[in-house]
Amino acid sequence: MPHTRRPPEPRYGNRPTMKDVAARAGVGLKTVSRVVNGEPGVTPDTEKRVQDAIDALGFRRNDSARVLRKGRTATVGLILEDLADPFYGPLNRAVEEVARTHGALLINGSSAEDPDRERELALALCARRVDGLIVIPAGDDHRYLEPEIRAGVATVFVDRPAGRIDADVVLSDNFGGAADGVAHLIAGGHRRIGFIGDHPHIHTATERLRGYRAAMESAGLPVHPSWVSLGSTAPDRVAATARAMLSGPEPVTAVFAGNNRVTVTVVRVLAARPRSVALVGFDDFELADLLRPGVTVVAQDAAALGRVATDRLFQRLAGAGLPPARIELPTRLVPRGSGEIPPVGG
Amino acid sequence: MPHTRRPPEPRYGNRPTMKDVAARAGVGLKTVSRVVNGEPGVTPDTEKRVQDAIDALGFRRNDSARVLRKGRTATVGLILEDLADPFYGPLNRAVEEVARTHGALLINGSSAEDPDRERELALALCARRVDGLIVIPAGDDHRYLEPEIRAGVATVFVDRPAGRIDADVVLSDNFGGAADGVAHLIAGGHRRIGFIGDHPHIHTATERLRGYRAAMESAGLPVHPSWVSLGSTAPDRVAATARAMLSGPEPVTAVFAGNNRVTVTVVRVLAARPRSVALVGFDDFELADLLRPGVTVVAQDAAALGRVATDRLFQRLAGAGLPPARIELPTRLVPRGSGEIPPVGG
DNA sequence: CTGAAAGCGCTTACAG
DNA sequence: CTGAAAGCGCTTACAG
Repeated sequence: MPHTRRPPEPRYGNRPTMKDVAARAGVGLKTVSRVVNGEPGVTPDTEKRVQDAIDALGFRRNDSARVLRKGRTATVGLILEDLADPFYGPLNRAVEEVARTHGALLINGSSAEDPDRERELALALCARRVDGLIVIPAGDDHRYLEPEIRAGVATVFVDRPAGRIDADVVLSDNFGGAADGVAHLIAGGHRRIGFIGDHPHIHTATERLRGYRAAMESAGLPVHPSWVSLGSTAPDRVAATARAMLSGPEPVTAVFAGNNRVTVTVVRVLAARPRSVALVGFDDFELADLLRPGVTVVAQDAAALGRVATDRLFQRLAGAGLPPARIELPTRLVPRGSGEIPPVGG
Repeated sequence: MPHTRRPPEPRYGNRPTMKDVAARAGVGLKTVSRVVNGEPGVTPDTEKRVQDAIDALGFRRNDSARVLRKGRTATVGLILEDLADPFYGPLNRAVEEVARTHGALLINGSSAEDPDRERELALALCARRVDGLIVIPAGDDHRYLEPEIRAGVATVFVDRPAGRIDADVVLSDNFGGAADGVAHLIAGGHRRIGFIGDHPHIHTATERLRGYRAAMESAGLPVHPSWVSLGSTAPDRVAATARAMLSGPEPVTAVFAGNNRVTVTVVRVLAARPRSVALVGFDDFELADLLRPGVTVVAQDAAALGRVATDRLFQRLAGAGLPPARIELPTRLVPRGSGEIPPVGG
């Protein structure tokens, strides 16, 4: 027995190709392509022969090959902090829906708030040649994406601006929303209001703090340093911070929570205390209305963030030579009870 | 000026290819490939020349082309009901993490509970030649996937079994979990217990109902027909059903809610009533412990469902010739107050 | 250590 | 109406 070349590993599980279909139907490759893609110019008779061969072989076009030739993958990449975080669910779904109307699929992944992982994931998606990329940034230096953007990857940042590059960003009016929430507490008679937020390197945290300060200032209210705290949103830290603000010589009568993780922890702290303290939180969350009292929040429209960002992405892909823009979406104050508690002992 | 052929549309935004790198570095294509893939057998000097060309041109390997040649896409598809539903968040993330350890990316999409959309999406993913597919089924006929599975797409169903084909499925012990929850109510003294669940064509709904009936029967308790209701989980229907069970000649003293949507609506109904009614819900949800009373639930481990399913998928891809299996994960009863309310007027 | 040729499964740009 | 040839950007299986 002569030594013969080993047959190559079965690829794609030995699926039939257009070549196989062509051979079986006794036609050329291009004719199969025409039938598969519904292009005109094939006699009904030929078409039937091809269709029969397709059915008999169980052929399904390999879009992976198609894409290579076409130059566009009809794929959008989405990088967020954590697929498990309910805040991103509606955003994720909104991105999917818009992509779907453009015939594109969604590849997504979590950065786990790790800038290195974000970078690794983003570049892997670029290597797969996603047509566009939507990024909720974890890092604050996105220069690594500059060559990709220049090479044509339509990129839109969401929730926080890109770091050190000029790129599209869609975000909520964090400053205005926080200012509204704090003004709501002030209108209710509060004068000593605490602010507990996320790490100061996070854009949304500092913007919301800025809104808090602006509202206090325009009401002519002083801000005692002990009333403001940025840092980890770990329950331990937030709970300790909240307790400290509620005791001591200048206890606050109301708390503004900088995001939903903070809000939930503050709710737990307040539930364990006798005295009524007012609370307004940034970000809405499920069942906020079922708690007693219901939790007053400044709500962002997460789905709209995703929708607007993806629309922008496809506008870019359509060839509009758009300059990078900052698109800000309004927030909405939702009074439910906790923010309407009057100051006690104030 | 002579008529020349129009240059082709810029593909992938005119990115440099290995060929460009080879030309610039003055080496062969294969040498570039070696450097890019870190293969041995390149002199440091040659390697540097190639690396310089890569950097100068901003080359990034086109994995889309690589994949075509290699035969595996290193991609897993995940189809669930709704990316926005918080129940699927942890599952989604768990699938991503396991895929990540195998170097695979995640394409996902929502079926929107529409069997046609599920099918369309699944076949689109197969056309992209995902290596494997994880499906939370919306439809109950999956014969359309049979050719794909035979062709080598590793497929695992989650949460509900596939319809009309024999395939791997990973699900929670719906029967046992519901039986535990109902037994817990019975142990607390309840004898008239209602069951409100999802549509009867949904596997989990009927399994949980079966668990309810089994628990009632083994306690020797009769089940009045008006105590059981399967159907839409729309708030209107669920609320009306709950109110009906709580009034009339044989009012229930406890309700077992068949899933988290039902539970939340029942909580709303009970909150508006003076009399205390016990409640146990299937599925845990965020903040269930913050409600007053805390909501007692039968918790599924959604992350474990995703993890086990994805592990199974990669076992298949590794070539283990596994027969289709049904893997059942245990549930856990979490008492928080609502399930420990004693029967009133019983 | 290095590279030319063939091929992955399609589409493109033709010509007949 | 139909199809052969070239090519998308890589990797494979060689040979030198």
